[in-house]
Parts: sequence; structure tokens; C-alpha cells
Amino acid sequence: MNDGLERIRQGLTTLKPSERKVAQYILKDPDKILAMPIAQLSKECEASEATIIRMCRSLQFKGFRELKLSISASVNQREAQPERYQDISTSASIKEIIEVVSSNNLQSIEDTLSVLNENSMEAAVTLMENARKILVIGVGASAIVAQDFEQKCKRINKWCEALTDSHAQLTSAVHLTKEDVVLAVSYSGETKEIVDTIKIARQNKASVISITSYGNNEVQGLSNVNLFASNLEQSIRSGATASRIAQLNIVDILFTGLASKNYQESIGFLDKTRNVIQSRF
Amino acid sequence: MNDGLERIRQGLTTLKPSERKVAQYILKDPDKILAMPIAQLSKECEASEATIIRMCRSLQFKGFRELKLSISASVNQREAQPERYQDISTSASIKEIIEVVSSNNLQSIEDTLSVLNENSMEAAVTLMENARKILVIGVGASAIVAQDFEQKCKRINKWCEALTDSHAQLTSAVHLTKEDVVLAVSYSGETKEIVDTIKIARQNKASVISITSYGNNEVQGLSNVNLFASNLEQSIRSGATASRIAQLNIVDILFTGLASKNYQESIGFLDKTRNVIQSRF
DNA sequence: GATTTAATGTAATAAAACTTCATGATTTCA
DNA sequence: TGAAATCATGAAGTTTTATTACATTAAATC
Repeated sequence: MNDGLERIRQGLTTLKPSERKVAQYILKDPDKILAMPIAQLSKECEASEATIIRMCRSLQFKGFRELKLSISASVNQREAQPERYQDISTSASIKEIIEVVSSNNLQSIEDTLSVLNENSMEAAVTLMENARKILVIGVGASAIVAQDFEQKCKRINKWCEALTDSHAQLTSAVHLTKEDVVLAVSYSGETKEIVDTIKIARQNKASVISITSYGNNEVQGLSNVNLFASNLEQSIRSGATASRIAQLNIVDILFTGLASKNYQESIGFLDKTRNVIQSRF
Repeated sequence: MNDGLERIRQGLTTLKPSERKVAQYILKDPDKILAMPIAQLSKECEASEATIIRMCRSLQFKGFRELKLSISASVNQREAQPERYQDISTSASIKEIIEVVSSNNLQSIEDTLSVLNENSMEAAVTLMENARKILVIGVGASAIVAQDFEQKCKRINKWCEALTDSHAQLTSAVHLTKEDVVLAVSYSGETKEIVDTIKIARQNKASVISITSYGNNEVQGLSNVNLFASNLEQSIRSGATASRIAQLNIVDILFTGLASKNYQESIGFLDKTRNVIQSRF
């Protein structure tokens, strides 16, 4: 069954003229014939159906069906992995776009892993576990990450508030206590609104955990615990922010860590919350 | 790109019992069925031929023939796959959690690739390109994906509205025209609120693009174009919804496809919008 | 417990693959 | 050189395989 195309190439010279015509036609665009009935192929390469069958047999296939299966198996051998973070060019086909975008997103998770500090993560989880309340803040693209974490926390009945409006953030920060934790999400780490809110939170003795891109940044300097997400995307103009995926990955880890601290209870809560949603279908 | 076995695995949970019986039989020894006519398979797994065909269709294959081709394509390309989706246990260390969560997220992007149809993606991008307005709808975890897409569209000056409140969704749907496109995000594909809104949109002749988990679902049935995200997480109780990452990956592709249609203009817009944000640091 | 709806199977039909055989071309050698 | 033998090919018929339409059974709903 292995590599049908190769078998056709190899056998080419041994074929009768009209059989060879068919074989060459197939080699020109193997993908195309996969969905073709023998009758159509017969028309397109001007050879009878019988000839096609005979060609299959000559190449040691049981029949046309087997030939197609075999071609399908070899056509789809995945092409070489595209390189690291790439950009999209003018003439990109959808296929290219799918590959490039996805591989950037994969890469951003992998890179984050190499930049992520276990101890910081452990510290962050412990802070949250003991927190009375978690205030999650972020604006723009980071707002989405903030909201995601809030949703998760609600599922395990952890008091958590995600605010994406800078006034609301400031207002809420005013009421924080030393029992509370702020989770600040900011790609740049320089977002003015976030910095302001963190400062107020610190004044109130709340702990601050940051999720920013790797490197020195203001948010990071003001935080008790820093978690870094990969930031390689800056070279990419695409706007399909891979860093957001990396940040969400961190949020997943934080949440899972938090949930596992009270494993039994959390599992119960998760099942409960899933059921209440599913019962609405 | 199209891994038939993965598609079967992904769709497994959405199948009717007897269809699932067939699917599981196939997964047990995929090679074996390649040479089998439908009648024999029917006997061996004790389900009617009609059920087999229905299973193929549920998994978005055109028929049994296509399913076999697709399996053949994937059978010999799956060497040493790293372990698939894992769950967190009671005693997991932070290190383990980091690894498992991240690898699940990576896997969800990869799986989505094998389930994603290029033609559908192309069709979706074209619809959006020509749309007067794009209405993005999603509730719960999918709300976040919807908002993410809205943010991106705003950056290239495409008229786009993300609504996460079901009343607002309905209200907005009433005003849609045949020039408009709805992008419906729903993990289950059965979200009542989303289904209702889609129906109204269709009445108004708007086109509907869906992003759901793989398989048969109501949203998918009501849509003009269907994009599928990997859904294996159901086995995971963690609540760290990997599917959301897969959905965001799809959104990235959609957006990049859209932006690349007017490459020069889009790049200009993206630079502009980035600058306006950065000037605030 | 009757009525609707969904799930599955049976049997007829359509499509595709494969065989048989006739025909015409090519080769062989008396 | 031309009759017999061999070979390559295609047209039409046959068998196998896939698909559809409809009937039946099971499950859910009222």
C-alpha cells in the first residue's frame, strides 16, 4: 500500500502506451483524481475504463479503488514544517495563511514555556488560593484574557472580578485590602491605565501578579509576582496577536493550579457548572 | 491537512449510538476497513449500511468512499504521536500542570488543523470581504472569542459588531440584510440563544458562518459555511477550555485572510492603530 | 397511555468498478 | 507478401458497491 505515486512513477516505462497516458495524467495532479469516478478519468485522459483498470493491475494494484487509496496515502504526506514566526505576504493563499497563523500560535505557546518560571507560577497560585478576592484588569486585547480568567474562576466559585474599563478598574482598586490579589494583564507592560490601578492596589497592600511580555516593563516592576508570555510577535504586522494565545495559556495554567489546590471540591463545581449550561440545550 | 482519523475521534461524541459503534470499530483498526465494502463493515460492526453512510455524513464526509480515502491519507502519517489530551490528577505539581495544560492547548490547535476545511475557510473569508457588516455572536466562553474578532476587525476598519447578550443579539439580527454576515461562535453548536438569532438572520437573508466543535450540531445545520474547532477536551474536567484556543486560532486565520484581501490598505490600518495605542505609553 | 419525534434498519435504486468480448493494429514467418 | 498469431484497446454488459427512500422500532413528551 505504501506510496502509490512512487509506484506509478517507477512502473511508468513498463506500461502500454495508452496505460502510460493515464498514468502520466494522474501524476500531473494526483489530488484531482481522488474524487473522480473511473468514467470521468476515462474521458479526461481519453482512454477507456478498461485501460485504466489494466493500468492499475499492471502496477500491481488490485484495481482502481486500491490505486486511489494508495495515492491518497502518499499525497497527504505532510510537507515540511514552516519556519518560526512568519509574516503573511501579499499573495498568500488560504492554505498558506492557515499554516503560518497556526504555526505562529503554536510557537507562541512553546516559547512561553521556555520563558515561564515555575516558582513564580507556584507563588501566583498560592497568592490566589489565599485571596479573598481577585481583581483582574486588562484593556484592549488583554481585556479578553482578563475576562477569560474571570469566567473560569466563577466556575469554581472563586470570588473574581474582571474589569476592562479604566475608571471601573480604579474605582474597584480603591476598595482592595491586603487580603486581595490583582491580576494585571498587559502585553506591553506599559499600559498607563493598568499602571495607575496597580499603584492604588499596592497602596492598599493588595498583592499584584502580572502577565506581560518578557522583559523589563513598568507593570512588572510594580508587581509581586511576574509571569511572562512570549513576545516574538512584534515582528509580525498581521494583527493576529499570537501573544494573546500565550497569555491565555498562562491563564489556563493559573486556573488549573488554583483548581487543583482543592481538587475534589473544584471537580464538583466544574461538573455542576457544566451541567447547568448543558441542561439549557 | 485533512486527517480522517482525527476527524472521527473529534466527532465521536456527537454521533448517534449506532453510528458511534461504527466509528469506534473503525478506530480500533483503521487499516482493516480500507479494503472493506460497506456491506461487510455493516455486518462486522452490526449496524446497517444506512447507518454507516449517516455516520460518514455526520462527520462531514461526502460518503463512505471519501471517508476511506481520508483514512488512508492519515493511517500512515501518524507515527509517534505524543500523548493526546491529558487530565490533571489530584497530586499534580505545578510543573506537571504547566506541561499538561500547555500540551493540551498545543494539541487543540494541531487537531483543529486536521479538521479544518480549506474551501470553507476560503468561502468564509470571501463572504466577509463582501459583507456590509459582520455580526459576531457568542455567549459564555465563546463570547470572548467573538469579542476578539470584533477587536481585530476594528483595526482594519471593517464594520463589525460583537454581541454577547442574547437580547442584543436578537435585536441586532432583526436589522440584518442580505448584504450582511453573521459569525456564530458556539462550542456545543446547540446554544439556544445562538440558534434563535441565526434563524432570524437567515430569515433576513443574511449569510451565516459558524465556528463550532466538530460534528453534527444545530448551529452547523443552519449555517452557510461551517468552520470546526477541535473538541476533544470533553474528556477533560479541568475547565481550562482548550477549545477556546482552537477557536481563537480560527479567528486569527479568518482575520488574516480578510486583511490579506486588501493587503496594502490593511497594513496601513494596522500600523495606524498600533501607533495610536503606543503613543499613550 | 397516546402521540410525536428521533434512531435505525430494509429494500430498492443509482453509481461505480470491473469483465468480457469484438475489433483493429502490429508482428511474425512460410 | 500476406495469412496466422499476437497484442492493445475500447464498447457494452455484468457485478459489486454505495446511496436513497421509505418502513419500522424505540424513545421522549404530553
